[in-house]
Amino acid sequence: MNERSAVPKLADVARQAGVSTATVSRCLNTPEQLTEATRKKVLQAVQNLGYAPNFNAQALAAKRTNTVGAIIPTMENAIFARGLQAFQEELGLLGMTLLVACSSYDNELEEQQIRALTARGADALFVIGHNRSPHIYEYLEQRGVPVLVSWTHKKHAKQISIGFDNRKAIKPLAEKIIELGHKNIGFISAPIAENDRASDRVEGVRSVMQASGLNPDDLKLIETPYSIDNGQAAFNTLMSERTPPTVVICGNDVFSVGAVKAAKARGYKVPKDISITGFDDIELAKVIEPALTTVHVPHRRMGKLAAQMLVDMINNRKPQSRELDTSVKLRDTLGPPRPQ
Amino acid sequence: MNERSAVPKLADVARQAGVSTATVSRCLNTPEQLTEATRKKVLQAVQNLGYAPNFNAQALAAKRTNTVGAIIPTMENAIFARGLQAFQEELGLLGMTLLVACSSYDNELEEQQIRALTARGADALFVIGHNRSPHIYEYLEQRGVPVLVSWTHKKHAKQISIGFDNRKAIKPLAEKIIELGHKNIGFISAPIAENDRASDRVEGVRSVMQASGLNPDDLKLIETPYSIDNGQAAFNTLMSERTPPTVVICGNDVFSVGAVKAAKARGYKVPKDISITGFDDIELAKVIEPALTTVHVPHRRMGKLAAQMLVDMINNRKPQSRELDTSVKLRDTLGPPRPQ
DNA sequence: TAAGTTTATGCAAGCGCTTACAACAAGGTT
DNA sequence: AACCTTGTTGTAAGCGCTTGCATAAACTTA
Repeated sequence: MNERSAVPKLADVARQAGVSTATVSRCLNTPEQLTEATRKKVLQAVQNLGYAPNFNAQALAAKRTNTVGAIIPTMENAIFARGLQAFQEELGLLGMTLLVACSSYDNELEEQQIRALTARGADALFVIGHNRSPHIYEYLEQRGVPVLVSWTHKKHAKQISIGFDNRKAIKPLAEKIIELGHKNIGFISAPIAENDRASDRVEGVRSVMQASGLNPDDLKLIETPYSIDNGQAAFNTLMSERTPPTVVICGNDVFSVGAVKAAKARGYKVPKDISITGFDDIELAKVIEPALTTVHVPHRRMGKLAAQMLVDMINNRKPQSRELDTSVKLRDTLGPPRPQ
Repeated sequence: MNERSAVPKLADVARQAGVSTATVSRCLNTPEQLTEATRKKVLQAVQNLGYAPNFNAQALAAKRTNTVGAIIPTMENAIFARGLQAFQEELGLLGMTLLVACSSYDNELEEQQIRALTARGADALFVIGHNRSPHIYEYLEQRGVPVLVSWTHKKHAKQISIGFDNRKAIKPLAEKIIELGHKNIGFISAPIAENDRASDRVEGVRSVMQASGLNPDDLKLIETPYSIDNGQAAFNTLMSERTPPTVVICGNDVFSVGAVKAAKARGYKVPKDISITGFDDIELAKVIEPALTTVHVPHRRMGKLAAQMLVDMINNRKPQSRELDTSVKLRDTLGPPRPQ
């Protein structure tokens, strides 16, 4: 081991192997260009010195990082984690690495992080939802960084996306609910303003109400940030109204878990006294009691496909946007309304 | 907007502001060194051009990235997510950004990722558990990258750590269990081989058995990877033995959720027919029914303190290792053994 | 065997930034 | 008036790598 404890660099390897730095670089990046003999020499030297290339220097010189950035709203949520894990695994297979940032559902923060990620040289970006100001897309376009929008799919959007149509996804569930005779409907949603997934789900329900002769304005909507506790609180608010709903549709399973908990605490039987539904079908949905009726979303599949599409985009192929199918999982929290 | 759509660089800003690149650099990094007037000029130019520094170039030149790397076993687990979120928030406050990688409980993969993260110039590393081969620590030491070990605390370990003593943490729970009269004990653990948190928890229980006159070898131990389903399966295996345990201690709450589910499926009343305990106190613990008796761990606090310690370490201060307190949460899944 | 073709390697110019050092200006001292 | 501070800005040398181009060596081919 060298006395001067500095970390070995390309030049050190070159010196030890008796070749030029260019050769070492080639040996690491395009080994097929070298003679068997020199390749061996170089590899040997790399081994001896424990050399590892400096990523930043590499990125600077090559203008490519083999890195994609992802920005998700939060890690404290099984759904994003699950999709992202699949995304990462597939990326790994394709020789890319992933950089993750969390925006905490804050559009401004998200913008900062988009800038940070591109400044780091991300070759492409993976984001959740369409909803962000247009100048960000311009910024990315100018810099030549492709973006893939996920978790949602809008046919006529300009950005390439992979996901599902949130509005469409919730409709069969809403239809089933109304078919069962529910007329007084509550909805617990994440804050809608900057979240197209949330607003689409609400609209999906409203459009079904409309189509079924109910007044969509009668939907009892509560918006509250993502958490079990907030789901619980929102449920209690809903049930404290003069004419409480007979079914509470939750914009995601996390709320449902809180709602079910609150229902039990109030001594209601689910679904006899009150029906509750979710969205996402996280692992938890099957664990709680009664098992949650919810909308299943193929998160892992979405993550995997996203990785493939993103790599295509990096290589200047323009993949088609893809819509994934969702399905309603009828389990035990939905029943007919309690007869008055 | 410039015709040549290239992204603006430092030199462009310098030209537009009529100063040298050095001045621009200073304006961005040490603005107090500049005159009010020049600072304004530069800032104006930055604004006009929409300039953002190239991170890789910065890192290369400054040999500092203001980035810390974290390697966690998995994202698909609320616990790590929660601790990490707090870690990240605090880091942000301290002007650092976080790079996360997941090792999937694979030591070899973890090593690769440690190399990748240092190659990217991480100023420091945050890892889970002590258990890794010594040459990694040497590697990091040689490169001058400080490491903080978390989720565990060993008094005499060489590495600085923040966490709790897993062995100690589970003891009061084990004592309580034995005090209630349990003699036939089952334990569902994550694979122990490369996981000191898991093995410490098992040992904690064994030492209490020893001290209470039980034979620690009688502990019915099942090792299985982290998941609700595996918890369920392990529970079933345990209960299919000739003399099934009267209590199943789970190495973490995720297993417990599976175990409780399996117990119900078998028609057992918890805790009347079988007691089940967890570890971690994730949000879920209070949601399932009956509410889980478990060991509470201050994840968020740990994450926050970790960030502060790590920044200290980057600035060449050597913080003390810290041990955090855990507490047993007696809820509803633990009771006396069913009289024979 | 000479000329032409095809590799395999080396040379050296960057990539976009930071920072030691030098240069200069302005104000304070004696 | 000559000298020294102190403070502000510029000059230019890297940081560790990649890659276009030039060169040399090894093969073809007629």
